[in-house]
Amino acid sequence: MIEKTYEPGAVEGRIYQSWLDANAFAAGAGAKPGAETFSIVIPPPNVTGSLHIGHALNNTIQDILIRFERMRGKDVLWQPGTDHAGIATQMIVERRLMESQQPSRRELGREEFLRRVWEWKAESGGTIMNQLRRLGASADWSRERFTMDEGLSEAVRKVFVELHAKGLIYRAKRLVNWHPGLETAISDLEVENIETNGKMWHLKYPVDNSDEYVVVATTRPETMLGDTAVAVHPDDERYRQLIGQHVILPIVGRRIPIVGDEYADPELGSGAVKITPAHDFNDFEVGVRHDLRPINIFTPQARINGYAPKEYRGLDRFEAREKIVADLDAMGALVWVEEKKIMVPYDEKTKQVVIEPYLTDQWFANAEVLAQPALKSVREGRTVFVPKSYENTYYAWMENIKPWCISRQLWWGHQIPAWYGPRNNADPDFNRADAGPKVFVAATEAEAVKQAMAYYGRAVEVHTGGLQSGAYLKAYAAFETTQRDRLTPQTWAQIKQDDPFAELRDSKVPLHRDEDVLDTWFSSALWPFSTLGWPDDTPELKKYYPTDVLVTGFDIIFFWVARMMMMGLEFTHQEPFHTVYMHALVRDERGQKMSKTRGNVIDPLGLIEGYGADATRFTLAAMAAQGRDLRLAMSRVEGYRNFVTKLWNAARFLEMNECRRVAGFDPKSCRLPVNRWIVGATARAAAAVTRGIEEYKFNEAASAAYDFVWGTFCDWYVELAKPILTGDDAEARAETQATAAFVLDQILKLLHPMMPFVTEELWGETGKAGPRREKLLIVSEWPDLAGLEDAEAEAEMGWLIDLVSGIRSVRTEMNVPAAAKIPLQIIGAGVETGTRVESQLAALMRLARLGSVDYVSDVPKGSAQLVLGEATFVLPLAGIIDLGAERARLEKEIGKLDEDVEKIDRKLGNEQFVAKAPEEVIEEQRTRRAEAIDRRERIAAALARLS
RNA sequence: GGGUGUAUAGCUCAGCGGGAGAGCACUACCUUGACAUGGUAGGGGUCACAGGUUCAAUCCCUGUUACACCCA
Repeated sequence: MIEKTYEPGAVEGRIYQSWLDANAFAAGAGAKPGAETFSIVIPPPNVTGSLHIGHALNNTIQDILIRFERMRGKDVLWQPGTDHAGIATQMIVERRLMESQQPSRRELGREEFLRRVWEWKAESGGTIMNQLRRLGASADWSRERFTMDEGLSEAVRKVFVELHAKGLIYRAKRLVNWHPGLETAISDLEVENIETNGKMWHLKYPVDNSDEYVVVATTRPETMLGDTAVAVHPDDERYRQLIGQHVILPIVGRRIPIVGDEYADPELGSGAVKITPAHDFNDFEVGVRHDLRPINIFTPQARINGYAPKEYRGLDRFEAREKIVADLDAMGALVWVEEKKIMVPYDEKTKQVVIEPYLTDQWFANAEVLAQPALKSVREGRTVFVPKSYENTYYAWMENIKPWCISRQLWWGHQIPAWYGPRNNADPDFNRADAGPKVFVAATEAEAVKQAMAYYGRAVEVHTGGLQSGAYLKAYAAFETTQRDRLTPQTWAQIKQDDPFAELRDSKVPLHRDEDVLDTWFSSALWPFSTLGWPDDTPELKKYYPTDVLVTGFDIIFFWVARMMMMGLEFTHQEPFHTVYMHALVRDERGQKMSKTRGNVIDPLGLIEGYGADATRFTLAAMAAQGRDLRLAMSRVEGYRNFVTKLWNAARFLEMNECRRVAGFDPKSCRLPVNRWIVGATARAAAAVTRGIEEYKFNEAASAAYDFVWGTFCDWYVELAKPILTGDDAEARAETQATAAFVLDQILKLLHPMMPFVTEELWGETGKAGPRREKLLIVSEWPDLAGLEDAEAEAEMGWLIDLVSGIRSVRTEMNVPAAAKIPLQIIGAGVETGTRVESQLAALMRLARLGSVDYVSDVPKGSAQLVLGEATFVLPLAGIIDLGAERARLEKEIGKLDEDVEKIDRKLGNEQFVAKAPEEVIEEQRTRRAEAIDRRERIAAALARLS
């Protein structure tokens, strides 16, 4: 017995377990022998994250595709896993340490801190995967991967080493986006420029040996401590004669040149700009062009460092700004302050910390080279984006791609496989101050040691965890710090003079591993093949790579999609996927981005609890129209919850009426028009749902299923079947019972990808009667019903529906009580109408609530009349109906028909139209005109009969 | 500043070169043996604005306005 109400909370867990027990998610489950493969890799969520509505949408779509293809018999793999999410995870654990008043990260030290992170991962890393299970995700959990798994780490090291060997990864001292809170470099993409009310300070810089001064304008006066020049436009008449002269930097007293550079915009500010190469990206370029040495005035925490005058040292950059402005003002160097909207770079995550351009040694990937094949793939259509417009976004970014800073000054992540040692005296770069230490890049420490031994010609020793001990390390410590940019040319000169390595001759050469880790996206970029076992040539890799579709949000098109393309092509020479389906952002009802601070976050787990996973999934699918953000309205969720209920009750009705599946039932064998019709309609719905999913138009698939199930099956078929099911014709009843059961089976299949739980539950319930079910719904076959359409039955049922709707409409308009059974008289019926009335009599009487049906030749006065086909249907309601209202109703319809005819006549009267429009369009218009005129005549006749 | 997208019923959104659609909300009626999380009927729209292309434009093109997003 199907329970009276469907309770998702009670059913979902049990159904999910039954899938697990049946091993239905395993790669290849339910596949036909030799089947085509279909694989998707999950965009790995942050391991410590929890499910938000974006994940819910993303994974619902993937699960729909996976379940659909699995049912179509393909050999399916949905590869799940999580990402270690370097910065985010490290921050969470640090915050937890702080909140529980434990020692800080630095106090714990690297090893202990990492142990804590792994602990936290073990504790909470399963959360999001479990939440995906609640959603119904049918991923192959036995193959779950984590970006820091040993295998994936091996892939990362191999990629790093090989790209380094090819010169596509290199170390360089560059300005990077520096996060002073986290004390790490971050990528351009993690910076968000936010318009802020700022100020432009106009400062006077006195010209050396002159009474003149130059006014420079800056939004960041504190950086003047690091100024190394003033730039003016070479064509600017006001300043041209000053180029080559010097100014004396106020406060600092440094004598810096005035250079001519086109970067200075004569229109902007005073036309002269201060140049601070160490603290501004544009200034850095100017510095390169004019050979200006950058002067870094900040510590990694963005406090003023030792290169600035004493009284500023240790000040935070914003405190320093105030003090400098005040001091400049006091000495008369502040000309005026302008209020101005300025773009301030914030960290994209918290939008709290101002990002600092900062000069450091970092590892970079040559993205420009890697991007070329990735661009070509999309240009040549080997990978397509859906919607296609995202290809332009991809091109725009890839064509102007910048070097990718891949190192992060964090602890949680893939430690960079590079070992540093002192430069050998024989090294040609030994005397180059900017050469830095000798680097050995290798996949393993043993390999690095081997390389180092070959370089030094003697034994080496690897030191980890910093270099705090050992006498000989004193000297080496200087090298260690080079990667932190603490080494000044002066100290370097001193070190060389001291020849610290002299005392090391008889000892082992110390090697020290790079302390930094790789950008999280470096390992994510390998995800489609690293999860399948690469670099080993595993059977999974052979079988499931390249994957089919990548389902993701457009916000990570640069972070992730582009980089997977680059790495996939570089290392497997294949596109990692042939299609990239980009879904939109989920917003709230008012179109606002969901955010914790706005307090408008819709928790998908809350939706699942409140409405069930199926309603939640169906809502997301129904709203996932391509290329448009989706605003999640709760009323929609509620509506689809009702849809689940509707389906449930329809199944209950069938069960109560003993609509059992019949072994070997052939839908083609149906005799009754109503059954032939519903079978055909099912076939059309199946085709529409199939097409919708195939074309990634999930909203179309959802609405096709919804309309069919509710609008056709429940609203009409079930109602039409009622008189048959309770009637005396045993044969008709049996056929209808079997057909209804068959159609419900198809419905369950069609809805399954979108609503897996309730459909599987009903599949089980309906399996209790009739022939034994061989399989769970999840691995059953997708409907292929082509060829079941029946035009004749469709016409007949269409006619019946029109007639019933027409009568109901008249009843309501004439205020006939709903319970009243009224007589129907038919006038002018031909053979077709006669046959149809006979065939559909029971249904007609029941649905239109008729007491009798007769053929007549005269119409009683005061009747309501309805024109359908060649016949007119009369409701003799003299005394009940309002004649005036009925006249108005008929006149209104005539008016509308007249309008239509007039419109069509205008068209047909247009020579151009007749000459140029396609024949079928003209023919259609003619048919419509004839029909309208015919109908108008009958209604006019009815009107005449009225009184 | 450059780019992309969106403007259709009160709301949330489909759709589309040839007869304006759904859900919700609203109105009226209905506890009709699956379902009131329901049924029946109904009201409601110059398809943002201005041009253009076309026999024909809500749909294609151009511009304007508004909003959203991306990049600098």
